[in-house]
Amino acid sequence: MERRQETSGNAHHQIRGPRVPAGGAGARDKKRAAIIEAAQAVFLERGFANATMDLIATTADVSKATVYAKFSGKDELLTEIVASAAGRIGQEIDRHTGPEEDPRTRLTALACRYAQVLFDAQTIGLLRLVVAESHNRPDIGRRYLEAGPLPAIAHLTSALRELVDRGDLAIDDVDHAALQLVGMVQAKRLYSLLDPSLLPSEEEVTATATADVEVFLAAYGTGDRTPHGSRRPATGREKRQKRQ
Amino acid sequence: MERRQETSGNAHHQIRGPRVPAGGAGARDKKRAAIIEAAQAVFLERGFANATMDLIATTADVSKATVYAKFSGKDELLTEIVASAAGRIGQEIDRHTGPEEDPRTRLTALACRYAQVLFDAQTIGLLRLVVAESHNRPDIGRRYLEAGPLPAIAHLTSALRELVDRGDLAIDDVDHAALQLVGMVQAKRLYSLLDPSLLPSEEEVTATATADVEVFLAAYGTGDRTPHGSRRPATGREKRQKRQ
DNA sequence: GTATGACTGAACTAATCCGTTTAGTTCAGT
DNA sequence: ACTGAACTAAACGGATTAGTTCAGTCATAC
Repeated sequence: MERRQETSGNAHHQIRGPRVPAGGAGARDKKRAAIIEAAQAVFLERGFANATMDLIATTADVSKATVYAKFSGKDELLTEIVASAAGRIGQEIDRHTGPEEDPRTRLTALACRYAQVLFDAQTIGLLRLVVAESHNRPDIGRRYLEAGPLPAIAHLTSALRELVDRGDLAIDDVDHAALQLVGMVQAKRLYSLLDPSLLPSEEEVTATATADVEVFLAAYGTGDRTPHGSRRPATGREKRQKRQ
Repeated sequence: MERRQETSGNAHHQIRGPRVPAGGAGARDKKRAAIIEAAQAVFLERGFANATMDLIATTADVSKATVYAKFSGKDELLTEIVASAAGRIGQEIDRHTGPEEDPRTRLTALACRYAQVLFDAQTIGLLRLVVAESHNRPDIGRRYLEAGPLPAIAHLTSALRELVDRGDLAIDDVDHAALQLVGMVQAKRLYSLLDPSLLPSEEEVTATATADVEVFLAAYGTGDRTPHGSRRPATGREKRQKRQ
């Protein structure tokens, strides 16, 4: 895996054929990265079936022959993109959160991070792409799952287990609990998947995630931190957003 | 070029020209229905882009010309299917549950019904189809949303409100609470969407839904039914299934 | 100063597939 | 038996597109 990523000024559209390789050695990898980037953009914008190799080549500022020199075909391009993008998403989630001592703040931070990533427009777009193709190419769906969602949920599970061991949570089935939390956080993802214009705002996402953590804590929190009398922390802290 | 098959004696069924119409009047609608059914099967099996009109016609035991006599084209076929299938799913959920008095049993019944429908293989297949196309055809996604998920969640919301009015639940934002419950119930749907072989068993689905209701009740249930001392119902009632 | 090898651009092949058309067939009602 | 509407089978037009080929261009290595 020699991913190049290279987000900087990659000669977006140089008007006329100034072959800019210049780098000599790195030129090859640069073209390769440009092709991947272009393919991702085109796939995300038009879907796999409606994406043409000509457009990908044009977008990458590269001849079609070069595309086929570096990739065996459209399929390989797709798998390459799924692997790299899903991995990037997984990494984004995997970044360590500060070792908050308060379980509520820790969980809220975790949930908000998940929510932000899950509702990122690019994440949604990639997911749509993968879902669309996973029927005809089971390996694609599997690969995405194993590079993104599965590690992410595993990460959350281990975080929960840590809190359980510390006595901050009381959970029988940690795996399922993680799934429940993620389920709540991503409940509206289906909407965005079906109609991109319904993608919620950043504030809405974090507000929802925060409220979800409260439900989670009501079920699994040990009473240690919240006053004995009220079953829920009284929610005086914030208004728990009203409209959706 | 394609499909030479009809030369001599294959003729699936109907050995010799008994063009089934017979009914005269109803024949038209019958063919129409057959085409829709065939199109749904083909779309679900191969996806929209990979489905050919020839195959749909063949599957419906109808000539391609007839397909075009009844539908303007592939697109109309798709919208027709999405509308009818999504509506069918919505109805399935909308069926009244018995007026259970115990909120726990009522919620569990509701959640299980939702879970069963949401994890039905056909539901998942249709969803995948719609998600795949919703990018290029926003109307498709919107239409599906309005025929299926949105009414379903509205139904759940009103059920929750009923329980709130009765004093069985304490919920500030009923809309969001409904979303939370559904979110938990359908948490694993993403997996099935990405890899059909991961579709959970019926038992697993109901077990998960039941456990999810417990979390929901821990957060929103009024103490009326559960002892005051413990924040959670002590879980002695049932083992809260171990395996995922 | 030339050999090397990546890259280009453009034409080309071959296949697919939507939607149309045509020529002929079946069937209900009269 | 005749008519007209619906249907069928088959071929076709036209458009798109994946993937190939190749002569020529350029930068660098030697």
